[in-house]
Amino acid sequence: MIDVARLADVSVGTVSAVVNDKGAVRPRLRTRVLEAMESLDYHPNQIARSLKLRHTHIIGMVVPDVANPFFTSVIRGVEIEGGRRGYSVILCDANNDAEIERRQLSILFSHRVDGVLISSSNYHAAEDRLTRRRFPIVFFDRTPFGFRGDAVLTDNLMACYRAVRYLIGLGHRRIAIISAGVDYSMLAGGPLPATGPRAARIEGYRKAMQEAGLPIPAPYFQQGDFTLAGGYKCGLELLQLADPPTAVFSCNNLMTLGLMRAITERQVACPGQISVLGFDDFDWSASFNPPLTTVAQQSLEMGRKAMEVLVQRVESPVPEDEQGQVITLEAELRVRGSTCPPCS
Amino acid sequence: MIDVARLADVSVGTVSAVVNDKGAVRPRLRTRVLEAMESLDYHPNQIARSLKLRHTHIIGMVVPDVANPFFTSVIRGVEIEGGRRGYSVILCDANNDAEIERRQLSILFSHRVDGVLISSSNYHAAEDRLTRRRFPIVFFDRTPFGFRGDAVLTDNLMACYRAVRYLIGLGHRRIAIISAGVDYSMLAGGPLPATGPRAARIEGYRKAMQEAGLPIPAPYFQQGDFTLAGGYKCGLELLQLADPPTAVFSCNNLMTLGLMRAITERQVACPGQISVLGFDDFDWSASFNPPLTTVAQQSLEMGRKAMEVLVQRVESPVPEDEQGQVITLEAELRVRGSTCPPCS
DNA sequence: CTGTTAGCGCGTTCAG
DNA sequence: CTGAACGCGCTAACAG
Repeated sequence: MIDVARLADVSVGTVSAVVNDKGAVRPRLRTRVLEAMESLDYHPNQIARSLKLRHTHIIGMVVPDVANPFFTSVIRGVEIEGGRRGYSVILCDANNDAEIERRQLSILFSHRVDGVLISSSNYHAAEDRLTRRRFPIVFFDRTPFGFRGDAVLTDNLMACYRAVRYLIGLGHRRIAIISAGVDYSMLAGGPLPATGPRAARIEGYRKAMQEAGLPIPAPYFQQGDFTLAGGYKCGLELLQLADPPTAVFSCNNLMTLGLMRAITERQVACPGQISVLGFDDFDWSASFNPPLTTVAQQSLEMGRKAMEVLVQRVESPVPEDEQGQVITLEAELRVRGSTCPPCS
Repeated sequence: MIDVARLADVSVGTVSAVVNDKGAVRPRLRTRVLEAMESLDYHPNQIARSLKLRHTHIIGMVVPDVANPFFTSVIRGVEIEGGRRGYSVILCDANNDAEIERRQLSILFSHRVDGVLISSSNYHAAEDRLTRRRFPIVFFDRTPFGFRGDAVLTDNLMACYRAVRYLIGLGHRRIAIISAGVDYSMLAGGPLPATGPRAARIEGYRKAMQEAGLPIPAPYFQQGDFTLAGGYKCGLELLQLADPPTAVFSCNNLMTLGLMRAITERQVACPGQISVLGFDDFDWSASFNPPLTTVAQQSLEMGRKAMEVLVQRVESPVPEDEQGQVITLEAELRVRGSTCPPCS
C-alpha cells in the first residue's frame, strides 16, 4: 500500500480512500492511484482489513454431502448471490457426520466468518453453540429440532401431498412409498410431527392416502436409507409382493435411481405395470427412459434466498425481540413419462 | 488474550506459547492459562494470526461449474484431503466465464489464500498472473495453453483411444462422435495438438479410427457444445442419416443425456440398433435404461491429489529450477448395457 | 522458563 | 485533501 502511495505520489490515506470509495478524492488523484494499483498488481490485504474492521466478508456453508445434486444446486445459488453482494464462501462437506460438522463449525468460527449457512446433519449441536450467542446463521433444507431463527425451507408436506394426490387422481389405489428414518408404527398415530423433510414428505403421503381412504399396508412402507442400494433393495421387495403396488413414491433421488434399476432389471414395464414418482429433479430426470415424473424443489432459489437473509442479518443485526424469518419455497410437480393410470 | 493473561496472572507471551504448544511452559501455568481460556470462552483469532504468520490455512478453488457432477466429485476429494491436512477451502464458481474467473482469482488473492486449485475456463489469464510470481497454484482437469507447472490431469487421449478401440473390437465400423469446439477440417491434418481435454478426447477417437482404417465422414463428426440440448440435436441428426452410425461416442455427460433423449424419443433400440459410449461416469449411469457404458475418470482422486500437491507446494516452496510435477490419472472403461456388437 | 516489545497491513483519526 | 500516529490480536525475538 505504501508502494502504491509512493508511486501515485499521494498518501496512504488517499489510497485507502479510493480503495474503499470513501471520502472525496480528486478525480485526477483517483486515476493515478488506480493506475499505480494496476501496475503494481496490488491487491488490498483482506486479512489486515478484517482485523481492523472486524468482519471478513466470508461466510461459511456446511452441507451434508457436496456430491448430492440438490446441494450443488443450492451452492450455485449461494455463490451467485454471494458474488453479487461481495461475499466469498468457505464450503464444508460434513459427510452426514455430526462430529465432523461440529469440527467444521469450530474451524469456521476461528476463521471469523461473518455468518453461516447450514443444512445440519445434527439436529442439536448447531443450534446450541451458535444461535445462542446470536451469531448470524441461517438454516436451509433442514432445521434443528425445536428451532427458532432464520431458515429457508421447501414445503415438503404440501408438495408430497399434492404429488400423491396426483397419483390417486390417476386412479391408483395401491401406492407404496420408499422413505427412511421413520417407523411404520408411527404412521398409525395420526399426523407425524413434521420436523424434518423426511417426516414431512411421509406425512404428505400419509395425509393424501388417508383422505382418499386408501390403506397403507406395512410392506408398502419401505425404508431405503436414502441410498441407491437401499432404493434398489426396496424396489426388489416391492416388485415381488403378492399384491404389488401400481405406483411408488420415492422420497429422494438416489433411492429413485435404485428403484429404477430394480424395475429395469426385473423387466417390469414402467409406467405400464408400475408408475414411479420421484422427489428432486435433475438434468437426468427428463432424459431417463422413461422420463421421470418428479417433485422439483427450487434449489437454486433456496441458496439465493438463504444467502440474502444471511447477509441481511450480518449487515444489520437482529432486533432483540425478533423471532427470525422462515421462508417457505413451493415445490413443483413435473409430470413426465414414468406415471400413468394403472392398467389393472 | 490480554484478559486471559491477566486472569491467569501470566504474560501474553505465555498465553501464546500454550495456545501454540510452543516453548516449554511450566505445567502449573499451563493449566492456569487453559482454565482462564475456558472461563472466558476465548477463541484465538485466526485473522490476527494470519496477519502475523502470513498464511491463512485457506486455499481457493475455482471450478467452471459447481453443478457439474464431475467437479462436485473433485471438490469432495479436495475437501477430504484438505480436512485431513487442516486446510479450509473457499469455493468459487466461475460459471465458464473468463471475466468472472479473473475476478474470483483477485478476490481469492485479497483473502490471502495460501494457494489455488483451478480448472481454468480461461487458458491464459490464470497462468500469467499467478504462476509468474511463483504463487502456489495447481491446475486440475484442464491446463492453460503452453503451461508449465503443477497439474493433475486425466489421460484423456489414451482413455478415449481405448474406449473407441473397444467399440471397434465389438465389430463397429460406422462410429460417430459428439464433441465440441474443434473443426472437422482439423481432423484431416493428422494428430490434433492435444492441449485440452476436448482435443485429447477427439484425438483418441481419431487415432483409434485411423489405425483401424475406418473413415470419419463429416456428418459423423458432430458438435454438441457440451450441452444437453446440443447432444440432443446431434443425436437427432445422426439418427436420420441415410447411413446412420452403429455406435456413438459422446464426449461429455450432458451431451450423452441429450443423445439418449433423442434415441428414446425416436424409438431407436439401444444398444440393438445403436451403441452408446459416454464420457464420465456417475450414479445414474448404471441406473439408466439401458445402463450406460462409460469412460470413468478418477474424479475424487483427482481432487485429493491436487490438494496434496498444493499443500506440498505451500509448505515447502519450489526450488528455483523445479519444473513442476504433472500427475496423470488413468481413466477406466466401464462396460455396461449400452454397447453391443452391431446387428447389421 | 517468562515478560516485554516490535511489527504484520490496513483504516481511522486529527491536526494541518 | 494530506501525512503521521495509533491500534486491531497475535507471534517472535530478545532480554531478563
